[in-house]
Amino acid sequence: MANLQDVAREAGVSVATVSRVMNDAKNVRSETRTKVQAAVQALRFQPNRVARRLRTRNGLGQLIGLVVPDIQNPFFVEVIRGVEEAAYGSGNALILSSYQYDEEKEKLYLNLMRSESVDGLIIIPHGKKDRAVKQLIRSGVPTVCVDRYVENVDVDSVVVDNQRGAHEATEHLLKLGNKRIGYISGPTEMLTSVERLAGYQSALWESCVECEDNLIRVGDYKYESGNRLAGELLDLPEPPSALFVANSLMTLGALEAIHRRRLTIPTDVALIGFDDMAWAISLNPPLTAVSQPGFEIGRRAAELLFQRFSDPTRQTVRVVLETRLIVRKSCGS
Amino acid sequence: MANLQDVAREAGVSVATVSRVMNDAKNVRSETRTKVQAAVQALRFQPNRVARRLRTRNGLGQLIGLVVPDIQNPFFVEVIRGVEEAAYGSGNALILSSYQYDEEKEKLYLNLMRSESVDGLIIIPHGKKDRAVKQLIRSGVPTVCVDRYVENVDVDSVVVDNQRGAHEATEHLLKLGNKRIGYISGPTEMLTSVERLAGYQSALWESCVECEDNLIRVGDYKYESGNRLAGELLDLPEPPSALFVANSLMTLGALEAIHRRRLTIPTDVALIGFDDMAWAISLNPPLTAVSQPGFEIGRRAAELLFQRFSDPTRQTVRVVLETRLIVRKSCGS
DNA sequence: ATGAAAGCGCTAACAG
DNA sequence: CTGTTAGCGCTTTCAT
Repeated sequence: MANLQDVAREAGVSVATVSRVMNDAKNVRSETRTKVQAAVQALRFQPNRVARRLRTRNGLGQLIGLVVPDIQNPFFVEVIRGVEEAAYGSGNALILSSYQYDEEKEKLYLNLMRSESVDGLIIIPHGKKDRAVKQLIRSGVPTVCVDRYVENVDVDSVVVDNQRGAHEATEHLLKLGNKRIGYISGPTEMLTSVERLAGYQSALWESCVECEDNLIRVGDYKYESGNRLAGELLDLPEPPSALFVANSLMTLGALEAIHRRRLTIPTDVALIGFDDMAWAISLNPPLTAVSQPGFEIGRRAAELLFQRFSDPTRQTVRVVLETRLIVRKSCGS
Repeated sequence: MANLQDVAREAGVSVATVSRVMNDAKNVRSETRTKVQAAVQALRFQPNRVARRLRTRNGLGQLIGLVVPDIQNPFFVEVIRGVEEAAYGSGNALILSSYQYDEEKEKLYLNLMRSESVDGLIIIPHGKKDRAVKQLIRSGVPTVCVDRYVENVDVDSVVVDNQRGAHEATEHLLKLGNKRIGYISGPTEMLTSVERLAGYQSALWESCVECEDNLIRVGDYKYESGNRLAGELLDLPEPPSALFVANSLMTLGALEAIHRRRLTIPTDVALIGFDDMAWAISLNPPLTAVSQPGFEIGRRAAELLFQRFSDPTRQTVRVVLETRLIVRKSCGS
């Protein structure tokens, strides 16, 4: 592969000049520029990003890192796409790692990012007291947190109004005449879980409906727990008339539990899920769900990061996006 | 961030020595090694991967690139996970790009990979005559192609026996008494589509069932086409008793078309899909599907790449993995 | 077994 | 406007 020197020789100029046209600095005679561009074409020169990154301190338009908990979760995939599009659009390259909910792996990947000299980092942290993330942020790498906060750290973030989303969903169920609504929560150490649960409870309270502890089950955001806990709820002597499930994977589990019991949605049990997925519309009946703007979240996160590049001292901000209740047929009509 | 020099100073040795212990070369007195390790700990030194990559020619244990067409397709995500796990296990870092079926973007990302000096590349190419991929391979970067071939190029690849998978599925439908099976194919310029169609046809042929052209529709592997084409098939004066759909997204589309017409699966129409997805089991009834070993495909691809690192001259190989028919309830029993 | 020193390809002063 | 040159942090001969 050709390098700067080769191009310089070919064009009959110095490497500095070539570098200048590659980074389109203004102080180059247009004649020289043309000459250089020709040489670049001829040799199919492509600057070596590694060398460039090694040399430059805060080189713009380079590399950003994205670290997510789970690449199999379609919501995160939406976020990834949002970030990717923004990065692509601004000429940044993206390096992506998924730590599959493994904190050890998260730490490793965070270190990797640092040692790859990323200009900035977008992270969906594991927990709210994520040590590795905190340390990284404090070390000064421009960072934005997504979907979850990290406690006691001043950092840009973009999240969703989980409480309001859950509130709205619960309210919807209530309005349709459901008095006893089973809730399947995510793990309580995660902020999103807490917020969603709060939304569920506040909606009940607002409608003066008693919140039965027995109707709330705590899962781990994975399929199996959704399946098992929905089963428990459904097998109660006095089962709830509706189920609200706090994420898509657990909703899938709940669906299986419902079908296995030969229950009909929504007549036997209404169902509403947090996270709207591609398959929701193809279910029978189509699933009513709380949709999170994953793509937009990713886009905004990237934007925030770019802003910080250009103004490292600006106040950190927290962007809160709204969810949207997509009413389909799984709660009756 | 501390660098080699800092560590060297701290440990009272030269940078060369530090470098040696970091790459655990054998020719270091164990005493010196300990001293250095202590310094590394003390300064929390982490080698700068960028500098390392710039310096080393074919540095092992470094960076591999993965380029996929679509990060929203769960099958590709499985492949990604397979690659990731293998990379992680062998201490390689992974840089991932999805070109969203955009050839221009694919080219750009391929260039990016090269300019990041990846040691090797795993690619799910866009088309069988993918220029950019061919050029890259010819340029000598160790590469393995996944899921699809590229014509006229000698390259390691790992694929699936699409024809056999489709054959088996069709056969299953046939055995259950279906004589007229609608088939929704992917775009004919893609090899996987051609192979799957061939499997469908050979199964019919083997059972002496006439292959009606009218029962075969060509989609584009996306939701909308599955939806529309399933509709066309279902609305035929003499509709098929079963539908076989060539990928998961189109299956979702078909599902919606079936439900909208208030048809029951499998009594009114049996359904089988290529690609087994997380949601398949939660459908009502659970979906019978042809499962591709995505994770294994990714793992094998990575393995092939590592092999090539250690033996750049070995013959290229083509690994063909088998699909598995997962019989659930969507075809009757 | 260890150290000195020469780059990898690029950018960014600094000179001119 | 253009060229010269000194590194970025690391690996890797070549000496010792």
